[in-house]
Amino acid sequence: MRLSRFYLPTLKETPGDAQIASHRFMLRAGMIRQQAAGIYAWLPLGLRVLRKIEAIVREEQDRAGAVEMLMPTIQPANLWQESGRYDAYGPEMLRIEDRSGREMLYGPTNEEMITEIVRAGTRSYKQLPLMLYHVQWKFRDELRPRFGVMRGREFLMKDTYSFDLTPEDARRSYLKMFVAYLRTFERMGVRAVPVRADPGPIGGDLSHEFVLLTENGESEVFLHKGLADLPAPGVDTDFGGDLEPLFAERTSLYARTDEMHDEGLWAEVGEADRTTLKGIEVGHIFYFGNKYSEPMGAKVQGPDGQEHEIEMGSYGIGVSRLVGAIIEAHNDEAGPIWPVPVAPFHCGVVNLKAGDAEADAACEALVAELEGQGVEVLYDDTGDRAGEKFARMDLIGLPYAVTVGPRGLKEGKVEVKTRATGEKQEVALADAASMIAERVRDALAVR
RNA sequence: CGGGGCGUAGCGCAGCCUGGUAGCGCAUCUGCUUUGGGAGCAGAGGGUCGCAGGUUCGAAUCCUGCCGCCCCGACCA
Repeated sequence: MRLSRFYLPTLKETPGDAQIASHRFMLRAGMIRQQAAGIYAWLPLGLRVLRKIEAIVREEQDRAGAVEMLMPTIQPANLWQESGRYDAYGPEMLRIEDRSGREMLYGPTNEEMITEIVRAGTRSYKQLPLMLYHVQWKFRDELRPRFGVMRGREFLMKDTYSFDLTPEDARRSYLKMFVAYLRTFERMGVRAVPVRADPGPIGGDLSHEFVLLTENGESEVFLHKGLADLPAPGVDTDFGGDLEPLFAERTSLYARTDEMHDEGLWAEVGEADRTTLKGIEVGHIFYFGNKYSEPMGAKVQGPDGQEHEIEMGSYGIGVSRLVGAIIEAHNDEAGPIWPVPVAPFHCGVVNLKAGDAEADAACEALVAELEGQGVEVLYDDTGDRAGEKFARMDLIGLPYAVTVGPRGLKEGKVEVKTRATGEKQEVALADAASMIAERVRDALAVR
């Protein structure tokens, strides 16, 4: 992509509204533009990150056996009246009327609708287990939106719903999602630890929040140090096999947010193993049994010939929130530092003398070679000044940037900068593309 | 929803107290000079001063109402 044809309205100064790093950088780097409190337009650069995150989420959902579908943003109120939540849900739910006066709402979540859909198409236990998911925009009319996309009113969320015959089967579905979540966040270059969450009226141990540990998260996390260092389960994990040992390994050590914190249990953790950090919730999974299937009459016939209410669970990932959360985890004074798998482009190519025949030719050949090797390139072919180009590259945070200028070209060299470390190396023009392509491929490899 | 604050050019701000018809920096456009970390000089364009009433000869400025946005708290993917 040539920068001269892209739309990248960067800002030199920080808009007054933005307080935290991710919000500031997303506005300054031309990723988003606010349209109302907690409602943002996604500009081309921001959208590319959003799509990368979505893609990883989808791959890992599919790997775990979930099947993608898509439900609408607007829902009829009667579904919610069936479950009883139409009155229970407060003013956070955006209620609207269509032209004929029918009550509708902009969905804050989709349990009712998915229950209706599965109820309509499922008769036998032989159709279970079933996991369905979609990635869709939601709206919650928060009293106080803040932190940019991390707590918007409109947000993109992946939500999965599981359907099983028995609580035991539902637990297996839950564990699949648990493992899928560990892998999903790890692949984005961040580590989210599962912490015990309030299981609600069902009780038990089947409710976890996945918390991304950062310096200035929204909630406090009390954690056994061992948890933060555990790598995600590998790609060879058998989702059809026994996931209990894996689950036990991740949940036996103490991990709670402030609201679930238990001083007594915390005291039992060895002093040396305790750590308290800030975290951002990026995922939440829970099992809720027949909470919706019962009032909505979603049943299947079991092997015993009887009708059974379907056992359900739901599993969310805050996709748009993750864009901000990842920046919170990876940034410096100059801007975000994107992990390769979620970077809007893998590599920037900076032409220091756009319009010069030699520089243009060298850049174009380099870009073609990089793209030929699967590297996504943002080619800065503008006539802007060098300093501006460098600052902009740092601000948008691409993992690699190649600087091509007349000075280096005299010796057939270019400069490759690694954003994360700030390291700059002189490389032969002929070698640059394959060197970067190799690093990018390595970073994208699914393990 | 309690407490605080802010709406003036695309962005960051001054002007308001003490009314006299709008200004600075950045960005944008033109020209010249520059050119390896957000350049210099000269010139130019761009604003119903959030909206609506009111007071006044005259309102960005004073008064009233409304709207929007931000921060702290409570609440939440």
